[in-house]
Amino acid sequence: MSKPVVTRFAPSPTGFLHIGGARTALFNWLYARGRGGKFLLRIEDTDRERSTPEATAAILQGMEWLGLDHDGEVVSQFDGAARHAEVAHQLLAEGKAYKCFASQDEIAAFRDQAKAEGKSTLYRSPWREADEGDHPDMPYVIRIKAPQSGVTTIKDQVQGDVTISNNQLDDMILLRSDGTPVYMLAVVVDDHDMGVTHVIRGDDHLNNAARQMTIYEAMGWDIPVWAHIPLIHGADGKKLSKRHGALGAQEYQVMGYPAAGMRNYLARLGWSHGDDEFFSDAQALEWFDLNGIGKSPARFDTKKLENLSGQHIAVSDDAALRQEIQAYLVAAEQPVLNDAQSNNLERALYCLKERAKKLPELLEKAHFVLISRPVEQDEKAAKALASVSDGILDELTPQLQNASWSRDDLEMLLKTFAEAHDTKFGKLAGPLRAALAGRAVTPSVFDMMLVLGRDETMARLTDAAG
RNA sequence: GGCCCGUUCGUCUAUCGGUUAGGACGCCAGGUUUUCAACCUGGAAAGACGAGUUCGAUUCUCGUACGGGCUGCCA
Repeated sequence: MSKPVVTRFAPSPTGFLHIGGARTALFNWLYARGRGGKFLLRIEDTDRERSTPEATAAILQGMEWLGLDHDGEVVSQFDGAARHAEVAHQLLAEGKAYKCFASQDEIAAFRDQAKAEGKSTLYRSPWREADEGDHPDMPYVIRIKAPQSGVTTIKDQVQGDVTISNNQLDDMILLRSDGTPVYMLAVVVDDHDMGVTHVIRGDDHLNNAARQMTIYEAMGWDIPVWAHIPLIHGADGKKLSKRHGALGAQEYQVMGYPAAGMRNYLARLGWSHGDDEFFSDAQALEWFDLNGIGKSPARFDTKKLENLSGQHIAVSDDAALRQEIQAYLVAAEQPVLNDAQSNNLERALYCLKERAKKLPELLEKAHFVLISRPVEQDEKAAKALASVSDGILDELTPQLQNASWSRDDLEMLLKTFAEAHDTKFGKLAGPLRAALAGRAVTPSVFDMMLVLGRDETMARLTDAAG
């Protein structure tokens, strides 16, 4: 029996949840949830300068929209500072770490010189082997004693075995001179304390893993399973970042993509399960595995997102879709639908959801059922309406009075009516569409009649003929 | 500079030494059609480059090029 899986998403709250972070969170969520494990959320807020509560809120909101629910409380890394320091001091006491009194200026000067001479900028502290008696009364940082020979191999589930010479490792700082812990220490302690078994994160951390392993080893802790996933690049192939066209997850909600479509697209970006492209959450949960993750960076492709988005809208449950549309309107800062509109919308969803790629598009096509008489014509509709004489609509309306209100019968009736007037239904469709919806882009005329009902249909036609 | 990672159609990807290199999105052509969407048929489109290993390389190894990452008292 293997240990239950525990994964975590650990964003730093320095901005919104961008699309790359969202995918990392998704992968962690899928991996844990797909095997009955736990998915934890930890905010890496040890950088007090750059962390903001607004960013934390934005990240939480983004995750909520994507439906990535986490187990337990949100952990603040900063809150664990005392524990992190405790570990640093334990290492110090065990001789696995040491006090370094080199000043930042001193180190910076060393680096500048090394760089100028084209030499390694790896800083070797002279205090590593210093005698305690020689310690000055000055502020110091605590550095770990990293191994200086041999190699460290990161057994990565995505990248394979990555071996790094230990002489590339520096004695990284554990505790700053003000006594606060540094990220590299904090992640390791937190991941260990939280029982994280699988670390799935961006491959910008791949090299860090080697450094972090020295802490695991010094503490005698089990090393988690590593999975460093490639970053997402922008459409131009450049790294996607907050400064480079990366949008927050929430912006995609505002644009009207359904969360399910977003999850599907993001899951498929950098991960594959054979040729499966369009799948449900249940399938993703069942299929997701580390060995399906690709090693090269992927680019974000809006067209494909739209396609998947449309497919998900099409198969959405009506009631759920109705809810999601309201949530979308809130996110987009638009007025939500009142109960009557929302009810009508749900009744019309059957003929709406297969023709929209995004929620606003669906709403636009739902216009006919959201408005009440008199129907205002937009420019194109007005034109279509003008192309037919009022007489025809006047003539049609009475025939609807006793018509059987089913799709087939209405279709029959209108085709026959068109023929009787020496025209084709196609000629009639435009004006009818305009009369019923006031728009040129709508669901089928028959579906609109069905959804609107006989009375409303006749009233709108009469208005238009009027 | 040093170290690490990556490279299959425009894009996302399949392939785990032997395939006419498959699928999807997008694109082009045609069809259907009641607008939009959808749908049907067909088409163009890829193994970065160079060596090596092998009977045989997209697949394994090395080199080059290009891209990315790390190299902080940031995360």
